[in-house]
Amino acid sequence: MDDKLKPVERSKNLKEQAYEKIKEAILEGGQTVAGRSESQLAKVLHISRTPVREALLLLAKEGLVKLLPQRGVLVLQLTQDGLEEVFELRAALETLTVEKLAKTLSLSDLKRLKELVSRQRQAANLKNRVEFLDVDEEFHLLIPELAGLYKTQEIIKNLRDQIRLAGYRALARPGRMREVVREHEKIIAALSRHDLAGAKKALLDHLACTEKALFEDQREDQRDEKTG
Amino acid sequence: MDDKLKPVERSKNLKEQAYEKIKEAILEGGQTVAGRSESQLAKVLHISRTPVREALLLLAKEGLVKLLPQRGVLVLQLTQDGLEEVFELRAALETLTVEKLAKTLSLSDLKRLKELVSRQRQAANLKNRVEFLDVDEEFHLLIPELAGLYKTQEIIKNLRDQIRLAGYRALARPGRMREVVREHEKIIAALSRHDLAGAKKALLDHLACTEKALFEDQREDQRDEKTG
DNA sequence: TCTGGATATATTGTATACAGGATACAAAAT
DNA sequence: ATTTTGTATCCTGTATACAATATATCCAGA
Repeated sequence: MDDKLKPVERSKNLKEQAYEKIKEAILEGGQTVAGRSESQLAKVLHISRTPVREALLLLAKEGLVKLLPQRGVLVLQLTQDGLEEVFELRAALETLTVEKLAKTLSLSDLKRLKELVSRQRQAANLKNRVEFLDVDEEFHLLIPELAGLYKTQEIIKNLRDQIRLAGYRALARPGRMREVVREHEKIIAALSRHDLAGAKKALLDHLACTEKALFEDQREDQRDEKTG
Repeated sequence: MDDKLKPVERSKNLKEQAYEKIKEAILEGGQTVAGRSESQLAKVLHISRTPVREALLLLAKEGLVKLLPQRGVLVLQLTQDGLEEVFELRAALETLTVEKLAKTLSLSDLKRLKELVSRQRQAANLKNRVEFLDVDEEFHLLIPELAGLYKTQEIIKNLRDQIRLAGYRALARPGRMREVVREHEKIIAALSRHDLAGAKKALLDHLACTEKALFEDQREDQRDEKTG
């Protein structure tokens, strides 16, 4: 058994807890934080303004919200241009990471990647979008990690946060989850062949499909609003 | 005459001022902030801890410092690996920006870029490293701006901050400033021809030279320390 | 001299206080 | 009815207070 003595669960400080709670709310659409003042958020969280303020400051730095004096928190939603830029950035950065990893991939690396895809396939079968997206995140962040590109990983994480909600919605499109699994498998196949060009192509295809799914989903949404 | 009533100068708040001052100090080596506590910094800046704390929080998020409880501010300096990753990232991101700009470059864009290079040549002639580096920053940030890639610009700015001091030192190498001017001219030439591949190549050459200059400078520095 | 522990000191995380300024709304004036 | 003014309220930026904890200091005893 695992009876190693672990450090006591040092409960995270209030600033970090506030950060996590608020971020969670934002990634789920942000209705609960939009327009709220610091004191209102503090009241809801049962803490003082100070840690709330610090959490908001970081979230603003990440580009998830804007703090409008006297007017509360503005939850940013990307414009069309912003969305496109995020995908261009992901393409540039994730290309970097798969190419680098393709050079050095070990068998244990491969195993970890395959394991994630397998978990993802299960989630797809169960139509469990939440689990699916979690594993998707793990997959896209494991690649830079295995490549030793930690700063890159941070940036990718932030970019994904900025499009997370839209991505989650797009996953509801019929067959999309299974498609993603297949696309990830192609990336892994190329990686395991140490095929730089193939890995790059598989990745770019995957991102292009993701972006397309996302845009089509949004178009349909807009039509629904008018029609409905 | 222009006697319209203009909005009053709304001076920046203390948090922003603290942020700028502390960042400045860090980019110049950080001796004055390293190991200081929040209250010490507050005392030096003649303000209270609160704005100092918030400034430090942002600087930590940018990766310029780490906040060690009870131990003060740790000014981060990049490891060899970190430096290499920054250059890989810059290569990936700045490639994105020059390629995009090469497609759309207007005459007025071109004029602005040329103007910067000309200012930079002057600074090189006067051996004014501070001015040179300022204009260099403007040049590398103008490209994403003209390309409409604002998020990318932010990231590039942050990456440059992380290597600013080393870059400044490397500029002292004989002939390096003139070299940079020539490299920038090549980028501009390719851009004005709408030559994507050429612009990419010129950029990557430039970054490779910059990285090399930086490494060689550091190596010499180490030797000097032993010898001296 | 070294060790352990008691006490003092400093630092951080968090709460609270407070002032200047912005917003909202109602009363007053046109 | 619309605009102006006055007032109450709220919000943010900043300072300060306070408790918990980590570090440093010092001293007694081996």
